[in-house]
Amino acid sequence: MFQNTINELGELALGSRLKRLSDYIYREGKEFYQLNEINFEPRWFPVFYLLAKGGTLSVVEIADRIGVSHAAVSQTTKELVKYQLVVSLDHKTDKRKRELRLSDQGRELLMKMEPLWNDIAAALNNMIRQHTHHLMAAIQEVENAFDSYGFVDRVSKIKNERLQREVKIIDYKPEYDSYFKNLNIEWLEKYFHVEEYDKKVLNNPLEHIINKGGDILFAEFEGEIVGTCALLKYNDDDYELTKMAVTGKVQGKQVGKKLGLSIIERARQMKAKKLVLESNKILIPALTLYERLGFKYAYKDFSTSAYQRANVYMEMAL
Amino acid sequence: MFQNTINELGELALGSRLKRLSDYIYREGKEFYQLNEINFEPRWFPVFYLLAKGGTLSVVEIADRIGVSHAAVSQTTKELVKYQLVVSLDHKTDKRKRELRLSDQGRELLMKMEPLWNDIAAALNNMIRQHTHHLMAAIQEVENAFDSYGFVDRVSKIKNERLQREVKIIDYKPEYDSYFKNLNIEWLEKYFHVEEYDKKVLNNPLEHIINKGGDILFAEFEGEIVGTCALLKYNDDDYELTKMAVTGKVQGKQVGKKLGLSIIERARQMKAKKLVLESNKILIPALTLYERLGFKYAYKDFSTSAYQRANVYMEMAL
DNA sequence: ATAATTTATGTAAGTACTTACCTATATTTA
DNA sequence: TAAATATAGGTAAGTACTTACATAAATTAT
Repeated sequence: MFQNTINELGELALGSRLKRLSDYIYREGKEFYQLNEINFEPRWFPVFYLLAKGGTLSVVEIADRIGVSHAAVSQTTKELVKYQLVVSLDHKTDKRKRELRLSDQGRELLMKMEPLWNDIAAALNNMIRQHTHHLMAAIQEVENAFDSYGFVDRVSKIKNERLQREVKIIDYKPEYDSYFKNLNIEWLEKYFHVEEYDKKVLNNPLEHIINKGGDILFAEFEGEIVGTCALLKYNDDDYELTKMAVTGKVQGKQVGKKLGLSIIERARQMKAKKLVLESNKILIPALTLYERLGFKYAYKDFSTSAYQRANVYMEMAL
Repeated sequence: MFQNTINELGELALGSRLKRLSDYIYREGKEFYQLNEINFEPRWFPVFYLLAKGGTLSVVEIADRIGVSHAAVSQTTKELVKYQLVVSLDHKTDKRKRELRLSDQGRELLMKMEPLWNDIAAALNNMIRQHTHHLMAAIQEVENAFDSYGFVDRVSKIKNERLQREVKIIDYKPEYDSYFKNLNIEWLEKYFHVEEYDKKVLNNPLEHIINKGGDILFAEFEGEIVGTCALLKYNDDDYELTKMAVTGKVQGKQVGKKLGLSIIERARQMKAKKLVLESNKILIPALTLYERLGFKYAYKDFSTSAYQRANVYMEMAL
């Protein structure tokens, strides 16, 4: 009955599991009453019990005490009155209120049920007590926890913490110019050297890229700019992916991939038809990324290239 | 929200409490999806998750795996198909079956939801882990326990054990004559002595009580006769409560009270109008019981009494 | 090969709650 | 004292399941 893969989902299926267990207990409870020839619905229990112990109560008082909506109590008491287990009298002074209490018939039924309730409580208590994890105590703790700090708040907090840990792609702002320059110089100096054309672009990206109809994106992680990538406009159809740089400090965060996907998306938004790039054979990880992004190797006469280090040419149709 | 008197009911209100917690989680789950602008109902989760992981499944396969009825899965998948998150294809060979799997739209939604699911699982896990009683483990244990030995069986067993421990009132049978005699002689010899009239009645209760329109009841405890009480008929209206005797071996089981209540009930059934008894001032506990049962002290001329030991007379109207 | 049974699925109605909306009073505020 | 607000309670419809019953197709027994 309860042995199946929903259990593997753990906390995720907590709601479904609680419902399944609750439904089971209601069903079996009903069967137990029937077996003992008692005309009583398990759903009546909280209201009936409260009236048995608490004397006279109003609808809202009951609802507050058992932690359900007044509508639920209204419906339950309607049934209890119909089956003559509860009597409902108008409040003496407050005409909105009703005074609910057990009828003589209700008291009679109570006498018959009380020993059975003791049996139910004993059986469940026996079972729960034997286990290493106490269900009643666990429910109490979880209820208390949710009372002080709700489900949505808890999950939202975790989500926001995750987003903090995640790489965000953000738009170009002139104040990021120094990051654009330094991130690119970092890797250029590691593998090659900074060419004159690089210097020109890196020193004034606004003039050489943005104002020419291109764009620049940055990757932010934990409040710091950790990567960048630019889109250089050739003409309305053709753009170059260029100046992609990620600091060596972040590893395994897929920063390059996210920048690449974002810049391609940006190119599409700009109605680009074709995206090209130039690179170098020794930059194996970069070339692998370009392939994954959808770029294909193509031929080019590198004598016309803006970069001396270029010996690989790739393009992709958008 | 969760702080109220339902908690005091303990195991008895377990079903209601599980439902309340389950409802809360569904509501909050729904709110979290909405907050993240995701069109997804918490009730879809188990089916959707299974299809996300398990590829292609039929309605019954899903129902078995998540432990709900096939009807529930049928309804859920209908909705999922309606919202185009799942595609349903006829089985190639078995014309009864449907093959369900995520649609492209479903896969797309899955990508958006997976990180949120991780957040939910992490938040709940965080919360539960901090407590001394682990809710998930407790649920698992209770489910396992119910799987091997159902709720109704457990409670019925406890109930039967209680009934075994309880005093039962049973009707007269001639084979109980020796108990009737010995139980009465036991107490008569302790406080007084056995009178001639006692001997006559105790040696032949069938003739002197039953056949004269009276009755005798016995109390049984753990398979043994531990008490008795008789109803002697004077005339159609008047009866005497007599020969009440309880063995000293049973204490605190309310045997006398149960016998008394039963014999009064029996007298009512026989359309008696008045019940009388004779006793002795030194039998304080007995007199207290008679008062509790509703007998009132009255005057009598004891020179006409059948018993030498009688110096107290009581009666009650029925 | 036919009949009986089992399996796969769907639909309708029931259950134990909810939310949303309504009216009728009572209480507080201006 | 009138207007605004709060409280008490009801009804309708929704939710996430259930059971009961239905049909159609597949499998097993005779």
